[in-house]
Amino acid sequence: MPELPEVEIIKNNLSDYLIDKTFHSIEVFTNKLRYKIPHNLAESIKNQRVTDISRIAKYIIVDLENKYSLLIHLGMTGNFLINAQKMGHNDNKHVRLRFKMSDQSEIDYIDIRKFGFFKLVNPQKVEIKKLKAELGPDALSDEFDIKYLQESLKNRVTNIKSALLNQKIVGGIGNIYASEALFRAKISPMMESGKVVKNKIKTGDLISSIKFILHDAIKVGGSTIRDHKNLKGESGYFQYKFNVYNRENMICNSQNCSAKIKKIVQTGRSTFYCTKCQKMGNR
DNA sequence: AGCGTCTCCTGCTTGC
DNA sequence: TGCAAGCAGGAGACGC
Repeated sequence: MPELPEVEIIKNNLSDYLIDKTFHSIEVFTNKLRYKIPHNLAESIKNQRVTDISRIAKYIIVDLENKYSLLIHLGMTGNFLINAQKMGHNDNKHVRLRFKMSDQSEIDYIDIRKFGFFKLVNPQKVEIKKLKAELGPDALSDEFDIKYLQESLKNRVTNIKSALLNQKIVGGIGNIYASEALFRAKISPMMESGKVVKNKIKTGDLISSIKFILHDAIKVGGSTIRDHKNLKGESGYFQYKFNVYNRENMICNSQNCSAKIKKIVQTGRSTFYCTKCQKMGNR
């Protein structure tokens, strides 16, 4: 589910809903997600007001008045739902955590595959500093520009699609938007990263395509493949705008192109592209 | 250091 | 219809 656009939407929803509210208690239905739920999670957030919520790549950070923070990653299927029970969503099977606020409202953390995680970050913010140091610049930040990408990819031999998924190179891009951005930039996913960035125009096209696709997806509420919903349980619409993702053997959407979209596997992940529009060579 | 493979977990889809 | 295999939006550990 969640790549940068979906995480951004969830972060914005959480901000609207949670900032200035106060945690009361937590119900833990699963003691282990990707990592064990911190044993002191409940006591650390109890009676704490939420002061800010932010996003780094695909991570969400909830800041508390006592200067502790929650570092949240949604994995593949993580999501939040506000007042699910009151709204009549009675499918409790995949609710892993339930946060109860002092105003009686509730936020459920739902995660079918349990790949998401919650970490408690102390006031020194060690984990967050470490994360920032390890991750590449956010795909939507100004720091992610031609100069940066040329420098970070110039000696890379791995294919450009896999490089875009590497969060140390650029933060926030996942499997869907990597394929979609490469289609928009008319770059073959199989092209060697170093060769792509030799060409400044191509590098610029790639960066602007990534930013365009991500902004466009945020605008329409993200992609709903299986279960991405916003906090009110509403679906996104970007899946209807896919040009290549999940379109194997369908005709390319480009004007004057009648080629079929092809699916291949790169470093264990599926990649979709148009064999005619996305070329290996220089343009 | 960089790269590819495997793994965590559960559910849905596909093919026999 | 039943069942097993294959696949899924992420990232980290491991081996080379």
